[in-house]
Amino acid sequence: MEREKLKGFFTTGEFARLCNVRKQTLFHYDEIGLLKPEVKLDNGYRYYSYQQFDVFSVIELLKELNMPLKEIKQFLATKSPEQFVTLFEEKKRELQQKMKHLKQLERIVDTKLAITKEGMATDFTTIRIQPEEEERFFISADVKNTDDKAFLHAISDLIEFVYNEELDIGYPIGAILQREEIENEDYENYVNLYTKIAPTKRQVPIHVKEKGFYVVAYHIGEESKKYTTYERIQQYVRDQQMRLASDAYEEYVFEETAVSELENYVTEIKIRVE
Amino acid sequence: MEREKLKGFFTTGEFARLCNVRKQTLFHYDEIGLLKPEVKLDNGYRYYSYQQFDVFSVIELLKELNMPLKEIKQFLATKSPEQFVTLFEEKKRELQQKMKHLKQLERIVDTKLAITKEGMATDFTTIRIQPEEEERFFISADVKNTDDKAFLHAISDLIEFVYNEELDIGYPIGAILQREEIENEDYENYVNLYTKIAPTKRQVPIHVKEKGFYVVAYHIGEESKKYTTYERIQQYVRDQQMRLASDAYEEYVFEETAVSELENYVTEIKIRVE
DNA sequence: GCTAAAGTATATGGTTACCGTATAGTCAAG
DNA sequence: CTTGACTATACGGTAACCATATACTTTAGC
Repeated sequence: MEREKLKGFFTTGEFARLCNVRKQTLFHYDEIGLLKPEVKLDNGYRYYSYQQFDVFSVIELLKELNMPLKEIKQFLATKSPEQFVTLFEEKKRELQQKMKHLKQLERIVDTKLAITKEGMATDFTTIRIQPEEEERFFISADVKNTDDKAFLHAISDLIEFVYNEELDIGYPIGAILQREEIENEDYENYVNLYTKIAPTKRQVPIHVKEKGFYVVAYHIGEESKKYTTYERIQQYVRDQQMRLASDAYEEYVFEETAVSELENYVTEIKIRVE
Repeated sequence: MEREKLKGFFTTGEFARLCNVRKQTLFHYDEIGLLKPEVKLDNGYRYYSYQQFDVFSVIELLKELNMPLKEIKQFLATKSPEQFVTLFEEKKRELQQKMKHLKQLERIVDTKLAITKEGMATDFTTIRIQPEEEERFFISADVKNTDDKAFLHAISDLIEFVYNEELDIGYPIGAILQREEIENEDYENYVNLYTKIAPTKRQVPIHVKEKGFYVVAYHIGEESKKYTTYERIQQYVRDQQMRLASDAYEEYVFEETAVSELENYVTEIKIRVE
């Protein structure tokens, strides 16, 4: 094709700038046969028409809708209006699904931010007493006195349910230890795992954490030495002339592990006092 | 570590199922040091605690927020509450941006669907006359009698503006050919390029396509033979005892190129008649 | 008309976040 | 004590490019 006919064509660089991609990308599309320049001269130079921008933007659209280039090529090569409608209606559903998902992620981010900001004002080394509102926790099956297998199963069920029903709000998984177990000094024999979930119409097992004053302490480091923290709590409560009045709520404080060793997990322990 | 201590740990397979990923992924995270199992036995077996699920879900979250694993690792290794808040507030903005973007994509999909569905009821081989409502087009600079460079520049500006202002609704780029040029038989000398955009408060150059009856024809194939279609239109209009009463609106009908050769572009041509 | 800067081409290797498959060791149930 | 289900490592492959090197073309200024 002679030079004359090149009026009104974009070079690869120009077209790339127009499409907001690198030249490389257009080379790539040419190579895999996804979008070939309308004109290719003997010297190898590529020339694109402005109409090809519309084609490019459809490719971009489908790419953003998570369609692999191979499939886009396949689709463009064999497309019919019917297929087009089928595909785009499917993609529209996916889009709506994705937006819903992003909203959920936003909610999770909000939760994490709120927890962290609260944590920033917190001293993990000292024990304190603070008022708490009533909270409703989504709980696992009863795991008291069960074996490991049942324990893991209960956690799995909890996590799976929250995942399947898309109820995750980014709240950590906590564990409930009954008051009698604290008295028995059996700090591993939880009765339930719990977390907070998004509002749902579904009937779910709920545990109500009562409104009241709570003693709050943090256990840092090895799980096996958790008893030391419980002993400190009990000492502290006695010193305050109070007594433990509820189960213990343990939450793994992810956001605050300033030191990034696995050994330095921080667990928050809360128990209502009277 | 002895077998005894493995109570309450998940194997790689179990943990992978819990996290809805493949074992491979966990191997990978271990390898790059992103998420190491809490316990690794001499036989190489990995064991994860349920608390690690919370870590995993933060990794997943950041991954879904387009953070590379390297950066996630970096972040987890050095994180402080302040950094955490900074990052997550940034990510929240990104999320909102992304949701806005998805809404725009949805709008584009809607446009494409509407155009295609309309096209499905259309016979491209015959010329017809149909009523049309008033339409307001966003137009490029005047390109009449300009050289190629100015023409391409005008298109680029149009596309760039629509891109930068996020006004794209998936409507193709059309071209306006003045009536006198049709009479001059100069079918390439457009006066403006145009497209439809989302509503905006910005002051933009607009061309109003009048309400009225329009002759509609389709040119299939080589651009250079477009004159044949214009001749058919003029013949048809004469046969109907009418005359051309507006500029011509040309739109590239991407969705209908059933045959996928570059040579088989379809262009819709619309002109008002009286 | 000529040179230099800017643009075009191909080729090759690298990247990310895994997936697939092969091979081999390990564990748990009957 | 076997068998099936698991675990491990290792190596190659994938998508959709990006980076870089090298070489050729075009174009703008003098």
